[in-house]
Amino acid sequence: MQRFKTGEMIVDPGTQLLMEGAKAAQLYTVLSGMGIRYKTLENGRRQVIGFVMPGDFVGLQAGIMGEMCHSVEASTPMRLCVFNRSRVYELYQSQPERAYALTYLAAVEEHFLGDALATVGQRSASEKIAWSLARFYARAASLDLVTKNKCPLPFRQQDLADALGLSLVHTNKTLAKLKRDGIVVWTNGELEVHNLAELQKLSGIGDDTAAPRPLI
Amino acid sequence: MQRFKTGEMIVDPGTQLLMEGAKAAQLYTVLSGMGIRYKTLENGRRQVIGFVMPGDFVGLQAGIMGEMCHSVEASTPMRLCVFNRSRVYELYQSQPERAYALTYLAAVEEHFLGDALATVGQRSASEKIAWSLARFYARAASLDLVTKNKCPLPFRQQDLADALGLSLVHTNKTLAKLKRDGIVVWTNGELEVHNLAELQKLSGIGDDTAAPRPLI
DNA sequence: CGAGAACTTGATTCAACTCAACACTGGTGG
DNA sequence: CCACCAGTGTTGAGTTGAATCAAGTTCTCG
Repeated sequence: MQRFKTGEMIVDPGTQLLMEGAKAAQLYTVLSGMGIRYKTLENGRRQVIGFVMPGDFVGLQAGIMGEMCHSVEASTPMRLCVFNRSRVYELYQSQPERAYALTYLAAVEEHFLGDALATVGQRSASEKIAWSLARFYARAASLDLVTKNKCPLPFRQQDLADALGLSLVHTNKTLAKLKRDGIVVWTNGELEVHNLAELQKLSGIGDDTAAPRPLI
Repeated sequence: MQRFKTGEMIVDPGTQLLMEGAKAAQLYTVLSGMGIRYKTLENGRRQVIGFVMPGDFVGLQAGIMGEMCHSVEASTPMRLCVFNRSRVYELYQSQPERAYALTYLAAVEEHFLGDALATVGQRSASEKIAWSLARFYARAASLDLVTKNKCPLPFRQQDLADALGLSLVHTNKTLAKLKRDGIVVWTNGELEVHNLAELQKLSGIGDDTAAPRPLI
């Protein structure tokens, strides 16, 4: 694996790691920090596709298809492991298990996107918010980022709104309601879960801990 | 490739090819006919994830992850080429180009899901409908299914509504409006495009013909 | 000819949106 | 040191796009 690594990179919050439509992109594994994947539409609106967490592989689309179809932006400082895109094909020749793991990652991503689509398409605002928080919390837990029912959640309300297809105002009001009801509190980039059972019930998620992903 | 093929299969409309959660699924390539991929939520609602067309590969998730996270149902009679799931890993060992093509397919699927998510999350009802019809029309064109601005569209309005997160009634009314405005007509399982430019403008899609997919 | 599916259409309701302030924070420069 | 500003979060009032409810109409098929 070391042969493919070309270096490490550190970026500040707000940095665009990858740009929609960019051809000559890099591939990264996230070592620390978080970010968001998003698309920008012609009408100027933004759809957040997902949140990027440590261990995630970023830029696979560019590596395989030659072009990104979404952008990735850092929300916190991030440390990244950089790979050489041109070597991806080589990997298929020489390391079938790793190639298989790559496809596995793509399949998991697809699975997750399907869930997101179902949520955005079929659920109400409070269910959407509960779903995304529960989802994030479960992934944070599997990364050992949870202490005493708390985990970091370094995004803006606008990011969550854009992920769920809600307006910022309505997102804010719905979060306020979840807080009033003693379910979750999200302040200063930190999420605190007070009633996990209720949160999961609202979100329609079982308590299946997010399955560990193979690390590339 | 022939070594992986285990046979052909013909199914009637309404048949479930693959079931959400099923472990021991098959893999198929669609030779003819169409179907839909969908998820069912706890609350009973349904999200259509996408439409299955000839040439599509179906069941990759089960092949890679061991379990489907959505179901696939035939909308027309379908003819399928059946593969043996257990051979997938073997393919990674012996045929790197084909393995690469598989990952490519997964990446394309992911791309498409991202687009769908953006549409469902950010666009208005008429934009959503225009988008899905334009999208379908472009894919049909790339499969040579379009003659004189017409192509088959063998789904129910309910399917489209469930794909876009709209109610059946509103979908129907929006389709009626597109017809009144002389843009598209969809009757008897056939789609006729009267004003492609306007349709694409509404949908926010360029006229990029869907890129050909590698065939497995 | 009756029954079930799919499709239409009109009336009414409501969840979520927009608009419009205002509050809090951290950073910058005079 | 303080005034100002830009980014983010909060709250209320009024509006609206899409949902729901409630009938019909085809159409097919046994």
